[in-house]
Amino acid sequence: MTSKRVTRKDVAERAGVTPTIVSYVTNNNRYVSNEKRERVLKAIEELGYHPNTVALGLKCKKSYHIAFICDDISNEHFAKIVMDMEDIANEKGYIISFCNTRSDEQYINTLISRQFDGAIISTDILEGDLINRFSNIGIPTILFGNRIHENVSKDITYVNIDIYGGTIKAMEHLIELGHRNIAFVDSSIKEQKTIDYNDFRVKAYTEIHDKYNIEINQSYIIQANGYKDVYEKCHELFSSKNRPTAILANDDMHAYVVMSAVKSLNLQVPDDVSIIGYNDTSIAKYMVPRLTTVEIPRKKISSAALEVLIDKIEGKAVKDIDINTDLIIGKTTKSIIG
Amino acid sequence: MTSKRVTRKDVAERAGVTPTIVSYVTNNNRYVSNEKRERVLKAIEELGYHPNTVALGLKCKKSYHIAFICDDISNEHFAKIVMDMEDIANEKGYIISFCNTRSDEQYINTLISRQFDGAIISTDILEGDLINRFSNIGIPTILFGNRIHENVSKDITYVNIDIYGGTIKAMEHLIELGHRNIAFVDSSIKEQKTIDYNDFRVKAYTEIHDKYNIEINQSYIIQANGYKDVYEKCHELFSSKNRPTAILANDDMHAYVVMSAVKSLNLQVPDDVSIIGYNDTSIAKYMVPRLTTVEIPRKKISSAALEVLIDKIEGKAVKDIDINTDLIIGKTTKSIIG
DNA sequence: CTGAAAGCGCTTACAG
DNA sequence: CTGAAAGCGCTTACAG
Repeated sequence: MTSKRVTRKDVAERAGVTPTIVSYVTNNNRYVSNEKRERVLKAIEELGYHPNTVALGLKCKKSYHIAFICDDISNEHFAKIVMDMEDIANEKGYIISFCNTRSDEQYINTLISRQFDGAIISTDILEGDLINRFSNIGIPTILFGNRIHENVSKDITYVNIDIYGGTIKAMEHLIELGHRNIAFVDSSIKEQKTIDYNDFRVKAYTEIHDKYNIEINQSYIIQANGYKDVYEKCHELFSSKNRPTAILANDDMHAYVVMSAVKSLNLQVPDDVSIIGYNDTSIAKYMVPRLTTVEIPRKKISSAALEVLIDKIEGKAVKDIDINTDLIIGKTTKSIIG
Repeated sequence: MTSKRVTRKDVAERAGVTPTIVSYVTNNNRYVSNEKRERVLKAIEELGYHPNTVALGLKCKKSYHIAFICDDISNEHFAKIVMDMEDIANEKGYIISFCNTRSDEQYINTLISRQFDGAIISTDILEGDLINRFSNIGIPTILFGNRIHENVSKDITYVNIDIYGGTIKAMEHLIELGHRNIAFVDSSIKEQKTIDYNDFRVKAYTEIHDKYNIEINQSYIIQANGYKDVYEKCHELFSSKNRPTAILANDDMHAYVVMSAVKSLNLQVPDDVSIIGYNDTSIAKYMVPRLTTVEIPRKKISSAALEVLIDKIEGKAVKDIDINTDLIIGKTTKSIIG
């Protein structure tokens, strides 16, 4: 255990130059005689010198450190977004800290203290005023996700995923197949008693009902908290005689849980029930039958979010970005006409 | 956009005290007259002061920043470990940076430059000498995962997950059910041409074959790279007349992919093929039929890893930890006797 | 009880 | 071409 890290000064002594010269060499931004440069490089090698990024951060007021704040990454789609982001960040010399969302003033304060160069937020549970805390203090902030956030500062840049459009496509698909009794899974880690009309999926779901003059059956809207809850509520819903013929799940994994509940009642997918998921993750691809799902272009999201953020950090003008989604038609949706 | 962050000095001026007093108040570690304290607190509130953690880091040589380095979090088990760790870290005042493993000297150097207080590594692809780079320089390091790492420094503390024991249980279970033709999925992001005997699963697999005097059919060992590859190779394997009666997958999601391949051949699980996964993630719980799987106690891993790491950072003596695993017997394994 | 001062490890404008 | 010096925002031993 080395008790003391080797610093620029140690390198300078070893190489017989001033500390300034060492900086010039490591930063490679000033002329240094070849002979001195060699000596410095050699000393760095021998000593195992690693420039202190924290000191640099303090001096230059730049941490090359980004916060990624989100509610839940325990699904493949989100976890891969984290990995993608880290990849892009790394290429650009940034590091990403992963932060579980906490609706807690104190927590936001500790984050601000960390001197992040920027923040990427994807949340259903953080209120606008807490989100604004970052941008209010001058931290470039990107917001992405599948809902409308209220009272969000103009300083915040959106990377919008067109979940709304994707849901419209999904609903139109079901309507075309003759479905009129369409259930909807709204599973969230936040406690909610009422329908969240700020959720783009809900918005599209209700609009399509309006468009085709279908009355929404409130019992078809499953408000749940996690897989178990979804399973149980689906089990109940599909047990009733007045059961829906189709259902829109939260994401692929939820669709899978729905299918599990449906199967447990000896109903068939898609013969008895059509199911649609979101994200086109591996689970959708390998589901038997193959899941119909709203594809969210993951790579585009992560690169857009990160690139816009870094542009913003570098003071460039940036615009909100919209990312399209598509419906991948699999084998879990079927016509009930005729 | 505030151009300048408010510093301790700003607070001091506003409150009409010296900067030192401000520190005493924020750190609450020295006597300060009530009157001054009030003024400082008021100024902090009014100005929106956030102590600069980077400056503290430089001064105190403590970053409260931990690196978590791993190969792949795109499965629920691992993603949740990341979330769990972040939770525990947060409680203790630390922040976690998520780092994709890169076998690249340069990359490790940039990490070291970041002044992490500690590192948690879980990798199949990083070589011992690269892992050692952290501990060699005095950064407390924890290693966990499912393989034996060669040439790892004595300074590194292991949080061992007993994948070996879990695999033994899984294999014994299959043997009891009469299976002798047991396939094995070894899917990894690393390119491998040969069997990795440093993998605890491989070790248990081969040992059980030895114990029961079963010759290993090399064609039963599927070395693959990702889900698609596993699917295709399983499809091929189970198409052959000499197909195995049981298979041990990498994890639950791989088990799911295997099942998908099996179903595509109109074979039944568990009647024609028994399948075992690892982790007992949601996909296992909601699989129809319910997946038999090796349960890895996720919460224990994350809390053990983090607690041991923080103890180590604080200079306490720590020991390697072993974490037991269990076999959860579901409905995807069935006796073929009689 | 309070505060001036040193110092953490760097960068860089400025003067030679 | 090189280097002394100021300064980033903090903590804390030390002297009053």
